[in-house]
Amino acid sequence: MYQLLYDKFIKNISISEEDFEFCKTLFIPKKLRKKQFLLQEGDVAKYTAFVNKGITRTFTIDDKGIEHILQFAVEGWWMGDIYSFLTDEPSLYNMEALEDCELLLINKPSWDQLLEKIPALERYFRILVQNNLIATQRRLMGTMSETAEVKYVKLINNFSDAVQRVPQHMIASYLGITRETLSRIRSQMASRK
Amino acid sequence: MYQLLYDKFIKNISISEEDFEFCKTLFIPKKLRKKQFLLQEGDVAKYTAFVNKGITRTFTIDDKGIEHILQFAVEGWWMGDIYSFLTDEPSLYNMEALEDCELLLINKPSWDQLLEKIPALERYFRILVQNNLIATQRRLMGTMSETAEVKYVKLINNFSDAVQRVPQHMIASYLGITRETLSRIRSQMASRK
DNA sequence: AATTTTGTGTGATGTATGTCAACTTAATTT
DNA sequence: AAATTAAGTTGACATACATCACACAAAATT
Repeated sequence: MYQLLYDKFIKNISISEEDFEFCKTLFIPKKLRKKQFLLQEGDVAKYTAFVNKGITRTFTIDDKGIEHILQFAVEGWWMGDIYSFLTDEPSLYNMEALEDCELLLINKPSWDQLLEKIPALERYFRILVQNNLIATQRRLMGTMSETAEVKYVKLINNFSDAVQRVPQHMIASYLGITRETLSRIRSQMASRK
Repeated sequence: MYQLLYDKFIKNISISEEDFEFCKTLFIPKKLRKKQFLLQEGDVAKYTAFVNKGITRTFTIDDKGIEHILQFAVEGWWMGDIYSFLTDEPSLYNMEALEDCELLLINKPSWDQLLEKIPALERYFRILVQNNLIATQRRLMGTMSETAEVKYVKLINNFSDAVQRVPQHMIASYLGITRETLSRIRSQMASRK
């Protein structure tokens, strides 16, 4: 249950077995069935979640009712709305399981305790957030400069796992295009050999 | 020279005078004249910079030669390509002064030393990166769901300082639209009262 | 103050992608 | 396995924004 989390930690920092034992006590295992929500827009994000199994999406719904996917999270990834989690403000995001999932949840008090007790995790989370920032910045710049097709091809190359496990209209929604456009792009690509 | 940096630190963490004195020794003051570059695409980002005075932009140039602005940095902000800085890989970004600037530079060895000597800064930088991530995620979602005009209005509201100090075609380039489009949006807005 | 460079505004026209709608196929649920 | 619901495809048409072209204004440089 906690193996994957442990692996992820030690990839970036060193942590004693004892500390990790303590760490375990702070996480709440939680199963989510496909289509269940962990968070809905307007709610405060009580938890930040580590995805141990399954795949989730974080998304917003705009004025026209169109969904926009911020992130997919597969095994070994974190999912959460840091802003809402830290400030107790209502979240702008929805989080939903796209397959049956096993999550490890941590709430704010435990989170604070964790960082206080194991300061090395401060570093772990900085690195995590940093990598996320780097990726998000690239995605943003790509959004501004690339055609829909290029974005799609890059997504396949960087994240084929999620692309294969998730319905196409959600890929479209992640790319910021419509399902129709993605469908057409795919058929063009296929016909071009 | 270091007052602003100090203020920024103590907004988020506590740091002793002694530690800050040490900290000072690691930063290299650097003046940049308007239009000078701190970094060009393809170079390795040797430094991360704190903007003490002036305003800078970080941008990419795409295949068609069009510039896309990732970030403006005004007084009190950080500027840098974390990825290139940490990995020594060549940067995708260009960084340029838009006014005469005073920067405080720090290189990788000093950076490592700094975090080792003053672990509380680990926290400072985590918070910094976190806030940046939150803002970048919002911008990304906005890119996907908002019209050019809405993006522009929000930018004015959130970042009027930069909007006023920077030529309009750069605002357009930050918003991911052409200068012509921004010009038209502005004239429509003006005519609507 | 003359000249060059940089920035802005506006019309005519083009295009990638969106929208609407109908149909097909696949996956869930009963 | 029938019925429902969700997902994907394809065509006709619409639209926000880009592109091109040029005029004009402001700022920087000589």
